[in-house]
Amino acid sequence: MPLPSTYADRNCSLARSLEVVGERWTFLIVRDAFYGVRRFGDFATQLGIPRAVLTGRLKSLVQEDVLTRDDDGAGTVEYRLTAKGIALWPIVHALMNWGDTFYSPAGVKRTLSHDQDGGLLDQEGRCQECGVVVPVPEIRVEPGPGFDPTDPVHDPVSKAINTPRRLLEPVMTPRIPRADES
Amino acid sequence: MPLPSTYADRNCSLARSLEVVGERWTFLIVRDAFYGVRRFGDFATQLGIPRAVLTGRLKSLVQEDVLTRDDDGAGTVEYRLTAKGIALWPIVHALMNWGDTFYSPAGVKRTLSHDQDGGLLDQEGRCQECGVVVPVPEIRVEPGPGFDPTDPVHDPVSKAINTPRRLLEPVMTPRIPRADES
DNA sequence: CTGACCGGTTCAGTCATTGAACTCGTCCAC
DNA sequence: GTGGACGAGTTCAATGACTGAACCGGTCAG
Repeated sequence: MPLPSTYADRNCSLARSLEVVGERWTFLIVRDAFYGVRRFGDFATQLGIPRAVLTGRLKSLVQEDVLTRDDDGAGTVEYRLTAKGIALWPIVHALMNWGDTFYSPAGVKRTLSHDQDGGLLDQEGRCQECGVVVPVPEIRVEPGPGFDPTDPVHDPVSKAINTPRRLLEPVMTPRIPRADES
Repeated sequence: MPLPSTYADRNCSLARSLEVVGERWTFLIVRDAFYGVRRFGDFATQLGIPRAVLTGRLKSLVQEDVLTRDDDGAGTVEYRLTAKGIALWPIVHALMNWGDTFYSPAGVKRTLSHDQDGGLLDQEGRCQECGVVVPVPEIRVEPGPGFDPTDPVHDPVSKAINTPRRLLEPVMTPRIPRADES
């Protein structure tokens, strides 16, 4: 139940990966985490995912050490990516590329660039200015030419993640200021 | 029904990709296609997927132009990757890398190399000998140090794809020789 | 004390998945 | 041309997962 019933393919790393992140919704949760979403309610409203399902997914992601769960004891909880979770970035990036290539005639929906020098990222995640594989916290996201602004976006969380920002930077949270942010 | 109920996220290429390839089993089917599996029965036995589900998945993959369906009129059918399907390779590669990194203490389960010069592929799919991003048909797969040979593999299809080979090379098929193979 | 906010649970209805058995057409050997 | 083997699906009952909406309990500000 925590993981999907096994794919029974001991010798395939792909199957092993899918057991952890291959369920419906899971990748969307991880994507939101890259975009700086950290709170239960923010995931729920931004994704429109049933809360019961979200509970289950977050639980198994924490159990698999993809996310950590910080409970401040005052009723607020923060989920954030671990190193293992951040290592999922190439997969997320590749999925976004494929979607942009084949389903975004008007151009990419979000551009990724190197925050340090503004260079655009190529398909392999390399900065076209300085040639480096850009570390996740240095990646800047902003709406690209294929972005559809007529999309009726009501919730403040969606607004926040559609604003130019660096990955992993937390979306503004009314409460819980926390000192340990970069 | 053909696609999973929409993620209702018009502005995310990742969501769009997942609507096509994000369902349970779909990535495993695509992986097998890269390994040269082409026939309905071979997918079914190799993956242990219920045949009814396989039917549905193949149908939507064909509909989305990820696979083509060749019916020779003599009762044999071949599914094979289109260019759009082959473009999924970076995703498949990234998923395998992540699985190998975090769930394969004994080493990678399958090594990927450049068939031309034997150079190993790095995380970005580049040949470490000649520095080129290796095109899919030139990629050679073979069991790596993390491969578990004690795995009871009975069916000939699994045996075939665990033998050193190039991607997309069809697994031996008793019938349907076809002339247009490389 | 009260009302707003937050994380999370409960529950009935619906939908997808499973696994096993079955259909139907082609081919091959006799 | 008939029987058997094979291949690609279909059918169906049982089970499991997902959905959506309502609900619960704790914390905090006024």
